[in-house]
Amino acid sequence: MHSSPLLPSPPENEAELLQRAQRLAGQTFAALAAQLNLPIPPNLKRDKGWVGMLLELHLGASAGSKAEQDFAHLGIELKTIPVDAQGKPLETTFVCVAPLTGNSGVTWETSHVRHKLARVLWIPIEGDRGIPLADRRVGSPLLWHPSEEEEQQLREDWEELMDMIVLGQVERITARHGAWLQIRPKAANSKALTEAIGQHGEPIMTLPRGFYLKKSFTGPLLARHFLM
DNA sequence: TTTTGATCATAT
DNA sequence: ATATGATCAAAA
Repeated sequence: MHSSPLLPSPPENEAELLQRAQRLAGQTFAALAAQLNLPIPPNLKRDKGWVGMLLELHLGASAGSKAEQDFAHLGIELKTIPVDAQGKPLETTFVCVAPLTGNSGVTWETSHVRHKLARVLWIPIEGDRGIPLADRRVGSPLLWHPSEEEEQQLREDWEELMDMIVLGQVERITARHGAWLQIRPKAANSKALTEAIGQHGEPIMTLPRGFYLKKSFTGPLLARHFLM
């Protein structure tokens, strides 16, 4: 037996999306799950993307989607971000997979990172593990786009990291590189491998990586929102 | 306590 | 294996 939840259709425009997001603010995960007849996992250990999917469903994002923005017709990407009681991020934010091959001619202007971060609807969520998942609440949404200064720094980080990838130094990249963007593993486990460029230009197999936004970037971004 | 590297589920 | 959604947890 399965339920027949009433799923929201994609929002017609930006105002409708924001209205829906603001309507979710203050609600508990239990309440949102109940509205869709979804079971609540005991914790996020084996359901790390559960909250993100829950909000996607409520906002009418294309579930199980392709490599695109969540609301492609609006040019908006949805990101849930776990925060503590002070509103500070508890985790970094995954942006997209880092391309390790086929990068000749790729520029910041055409990069997936720039596209994904062009417009982001940030939705803070309570992430304190001391709060039962069902009791955690959704915060107030923030529709953001990078300022010229922000984009410039993101671009510098991206270019530094992509240079290392293209020059066959992917295995020398650590999470310490980049001011706001970092590259870290993004894989099922440490045995998963993907093709990359070795230090002598030869093909090598290495751990898949992803671009992430550091907390030192998202923290102030959210703080401006809540202090205003 | 914070950060970095590792990992989990699902769909294609 | 790659894409989506991320958080976990060992190490610093």
